[in-house]
Amino acid sequence: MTAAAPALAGLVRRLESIGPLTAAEREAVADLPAAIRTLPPRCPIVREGERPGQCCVVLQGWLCRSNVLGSGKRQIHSLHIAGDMPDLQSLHLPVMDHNLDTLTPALVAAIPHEALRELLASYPGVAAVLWRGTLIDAAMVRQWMVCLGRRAALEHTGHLLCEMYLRQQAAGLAAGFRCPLPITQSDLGDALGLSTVHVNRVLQSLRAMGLITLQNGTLRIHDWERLVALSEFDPTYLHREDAPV
Amino acid sequence: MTAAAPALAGLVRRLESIGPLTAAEREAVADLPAAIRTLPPRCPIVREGERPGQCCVVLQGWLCRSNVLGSGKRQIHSLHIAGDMPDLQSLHLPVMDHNLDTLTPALVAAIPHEALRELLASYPGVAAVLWRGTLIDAAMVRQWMVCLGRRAALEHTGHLLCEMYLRQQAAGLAAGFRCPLPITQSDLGDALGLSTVHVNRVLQSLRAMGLITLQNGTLRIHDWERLVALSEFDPTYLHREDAPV
DNA sequence: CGGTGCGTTGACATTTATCAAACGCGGTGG
DNA sequence: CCACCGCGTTTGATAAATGTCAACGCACCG
Repeated sequence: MTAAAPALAGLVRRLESIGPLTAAEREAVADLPAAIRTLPPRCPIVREGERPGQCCVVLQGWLCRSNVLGSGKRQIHSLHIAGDMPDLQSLHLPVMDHNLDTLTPALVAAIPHEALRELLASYPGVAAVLWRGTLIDAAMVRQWMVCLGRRAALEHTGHLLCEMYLRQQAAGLAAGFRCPLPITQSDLGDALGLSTVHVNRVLQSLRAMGLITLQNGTLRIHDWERLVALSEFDPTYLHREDAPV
Repeated sequence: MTAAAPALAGLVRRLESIGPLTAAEREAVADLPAAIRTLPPRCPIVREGERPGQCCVVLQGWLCRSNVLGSGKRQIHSLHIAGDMPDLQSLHLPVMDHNLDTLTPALVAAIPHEALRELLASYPGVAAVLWRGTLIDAAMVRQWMVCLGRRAALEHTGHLLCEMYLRQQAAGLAAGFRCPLPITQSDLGDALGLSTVHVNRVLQSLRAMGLITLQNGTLRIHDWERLVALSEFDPTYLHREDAPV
């Protein structure tokens, strides 16, 4: 059940990118009990309405949070990569108001709420960092919302690509304007609030403009400056202390 | 500068609706130093890019958080009523990534960050409640986003009306399926991601269905059940412990 | 070798935006 | 007291963006 030491190294790294930890705090986080699971793609982790007793940490692969409407339409509100804790909110809000699923094959660690609560009680510094983390998460959702409500499909898609590149770069998963984007156009549509067909056309259009290519789950950004300009992408909302790009 | 005792009573009430406070915590919150200001409608409070040194509490009136794009289009991500602390995040994320404005004439209290930090350090229970509050706030934004991305204008608008009624009811500002809705159709459009013209048509359509009327800044919901059904409104995301409605 | 899932394309339908104008109403100054 | 003005609402005509439906190709896999 309890993981070997290096399993939560990615989490420690992520938290330190959000705020400072003391050596004792680092160690306490790394020593959290974590049950590691390998999951297939499109696999439910937690469902709306449930009351989970643990939080999960992404070790590998992509996860998403979403809601599904009666019509079957799905809106993804966030994409999660290694280092993220997508359902940390369940620690304070017992009933899930959305779903958490894998998009790709994934490796996740489950940490019992109880262990987290003990950690937070003993190390208020960790609590502060996690709080800050949930605020950044919320800021990303708000920005996503602005794109959904007020940007055209082209700009919106470009904005998402910029965000996912920068986030992966910060996590050490990308460099050189090249990063994994291992999800289908249909999932992308659920994230962007667009139909699959339209996503396809928008991507082609971005490619025709010489801005990106997207092949075999790899995104290549050929002209970062123009893509940023087109999407009016301003990384402030990621609240990174170091300078992005 | 420092407010008379009852000024922050609404804040205490709101926090207690989010989580339990001890008598000492209640008192400490009520004793926070607060500079009260009266503001006109459409008045900026904090701008994107700024580093505010205080958080504001709404005492009266409506505020909104928004981003404005280069094209001049505005997306409102949340509406705030008495008891809300719309910019609490500035305590942990120094640079604002959005704007905070009044929509109506408003009374707001400004609380210095320093005083809040001292409060949180002395009363971890208050910190926990505020954290939970920011998580609920994030949950509302996510739901708003689902509406924006995947619901048609009619359902979306209905959903917003349901939310604003319930939130005001919880704050003791509404009852009997009647509540203030003191904002223009143009602001409503910026919240819903729709044009003013379309908002107008949607509202007429909701009225024609016998679901609501909206006159002189007052919303009347004539058929709560049907409005909830139409909008697939599920109040889980408000995370109220008492049963709504 | 035949599925199955994903990407692509075309034709067409629908929703929503945009533009322009008129209306109503409360406030204000002559 | 009345005319005018500004703001918000309402209406109609038209345009643009995006969705839906249907079909096809292509690669991977059993």
